Amino acid sequence: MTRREEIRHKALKIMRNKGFSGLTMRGLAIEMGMEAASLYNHVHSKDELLQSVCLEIAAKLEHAILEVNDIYFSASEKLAMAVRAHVLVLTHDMDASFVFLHEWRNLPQESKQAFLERRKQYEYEFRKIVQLGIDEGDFEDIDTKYAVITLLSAMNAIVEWYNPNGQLQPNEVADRLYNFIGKALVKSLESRV
Amino acid sequence: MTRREEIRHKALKIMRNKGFSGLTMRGLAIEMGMEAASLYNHVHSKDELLQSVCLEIAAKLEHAILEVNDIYFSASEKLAMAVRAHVLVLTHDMDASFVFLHEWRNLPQESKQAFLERRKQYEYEFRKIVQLGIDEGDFEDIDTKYAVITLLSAMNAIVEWYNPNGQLQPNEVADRLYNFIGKALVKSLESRV
DNA sequence: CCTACCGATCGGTAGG
DNA sequence: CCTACCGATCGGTAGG
Repeated sequence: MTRREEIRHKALKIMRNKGFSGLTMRGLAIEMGMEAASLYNHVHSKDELLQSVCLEIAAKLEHAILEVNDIYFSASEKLAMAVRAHVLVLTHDMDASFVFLHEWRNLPQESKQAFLERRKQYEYEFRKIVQLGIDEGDFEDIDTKYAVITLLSAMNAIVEWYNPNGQLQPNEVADRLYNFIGKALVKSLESRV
Repeated sequence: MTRREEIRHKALKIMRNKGFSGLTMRGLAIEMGMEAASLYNHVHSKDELLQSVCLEIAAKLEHAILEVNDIYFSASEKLAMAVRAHVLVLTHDMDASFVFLHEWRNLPQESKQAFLERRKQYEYEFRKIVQLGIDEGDFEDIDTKYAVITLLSAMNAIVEWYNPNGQLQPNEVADRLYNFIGKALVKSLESRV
């Protein structure tokens, strides 16, 4: 682990526990065993620490959903794989994911705008899947916007309870979530035309 | 509206937009058209502003779920009414609900501990409903803890998108959400024993 | 409700 | 990586 990675790692732990405003360069320096001023040899600013984390996770999620939407054809297959990809990204680095989901509001103005635009795009990719399922007659005919926000919120909740050191594997979490979410979206047999 | 209520109202708007750390007594004073020092004639401290909001919403939610669990008998009826009550509380004051859901982490240590304990109790009331549904054979046999967190996250997402001034009434939001969540939890006809 | 102010802490820089 | 330090801002108080 490079010095910069060490700093990032400790900064994430602090942000997860105390929020972005609870992260101070002096507090971070103590964790690193150095003076606050010395941090600036590895990091440009406090903002940059948050920014890099948010951008990294966003990029991973975008890459995953685009790939899913490119490879698979049926809506239910796309949905299953999109849920899996989302869960795998979040579970891969719980601290980073937690900060990504909770602290993006503290991004500086311009970055925040860009972030929201990218999130909107990500949601749109999910909406395309849901709309496809509706068009094909496999999914319930619901409002795609609110369905996707609800669906993403349910998925994102894993950063509140998932323990990467526990028995449950990320793949199993994905299966459970798809099972749960799928039932809400996918039409049951007797209701199909 | 009393002066204190005005302050609370403006403080909530600021906290919603800029978070608890983005709320400064000086910024709040400007919104109120007074000096920062004058705020202390109506409010004990910045912490107290956050604390009172979190306690109020928590009390409303607790009261609602206890009533629901007291009155109704079947699990699906309890669940429907619990979802409705939760949605009605959140939609009644969107700013307060938003702050309640996002900024409780900024509560001072002791209050935060107490808050988490109450939230755990609230989740437990929901778990009882889900467990009852499972025992009665109406609900899918799933892990109640994760199901409830997922369910609550899906409901809480309404503070992200619901517009109280729009066409959609709180009752309709509740119906939609129960419809969505119910499908995930309640066994479909063909799978019942 | 205001003037005047305090002690503390913040992110960050200069210079070595 | 450290010493020394700056300007800004914070929550809050005294006294009227």
